[in-house]
Amino acid sequence: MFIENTQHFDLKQTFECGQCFRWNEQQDGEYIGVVGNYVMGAKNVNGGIEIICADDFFAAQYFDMDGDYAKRKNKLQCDEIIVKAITNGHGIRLLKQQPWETLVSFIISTNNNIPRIKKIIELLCENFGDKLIHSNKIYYSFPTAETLAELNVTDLAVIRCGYRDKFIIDAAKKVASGEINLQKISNMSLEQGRSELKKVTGVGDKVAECVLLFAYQKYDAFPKDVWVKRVFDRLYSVDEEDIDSFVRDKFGDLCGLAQQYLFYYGRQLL
DNA sequence: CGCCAGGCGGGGG
DNA sequence: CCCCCGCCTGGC
Repeated sequence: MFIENTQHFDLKQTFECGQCFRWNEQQDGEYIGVVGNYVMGAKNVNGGIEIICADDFFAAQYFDMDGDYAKRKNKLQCDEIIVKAITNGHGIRLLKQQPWETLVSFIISTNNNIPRIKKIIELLCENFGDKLIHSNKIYYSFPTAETLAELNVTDLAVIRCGYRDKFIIDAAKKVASGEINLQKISNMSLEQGRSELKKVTGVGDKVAECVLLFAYQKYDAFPKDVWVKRVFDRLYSVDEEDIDSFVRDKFGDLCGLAQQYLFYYGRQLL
């Protein structure tokens, strides 16, 4: 699949804006990632972007190629700060990620740093995922809830995730048993989805919002991590407890997308 | 060595 | 109800 217009698509910005953990830049500049049971490639060629995937329809969906970013950006341009943030991260696209993988990934992300988050997720996949072969190399899919539900915290010692091990097992058991139905969250309101996800021990507001935004395209979800809090403190002079109502008023039902531009901007600026 | 990193749960006030 | 503390681990 070839994307000619890169006005709203930049690989580095999309993969490194904090929403995903399994895309890695290779020596030659190509990004390789595992999505579902596909090993996908993405690279800049001839002024456009080439996506390599065995299923182009799947890839187009994952990258939200039908999403109208010109329109979305227009709706957000209401002050000079967000305008700068959008200019800075003009090529960010919110990926349509898989709920189970997103849930576990952001459980792992708590009180943790990005290199270590990525390392733990790869160990989880290598130890408990399925082998996938792609151009003579071995990759691993993200393990299913059913697979992880059979494990105990001792089995998870190999991934070195610290105290998060019990949270991962808890999530797996609740999803595999049907106590939590990830499918149903698609049709739930933001509030319902949030409380459903928070049934998992180790899932609080931050993790729940990330899953709702990155896996369910609920663009009114608004994760508040330390960088977002920093942006609202230093650039908007808004106190932490006032952020939710402030962004609701300002950015409406696209506040989650605004969050992504501001997060990426803040990480570089502050 | 101490501190922190894209939070969270539990306990005490 | 709110605040605050400890937490696995690895990197600096």
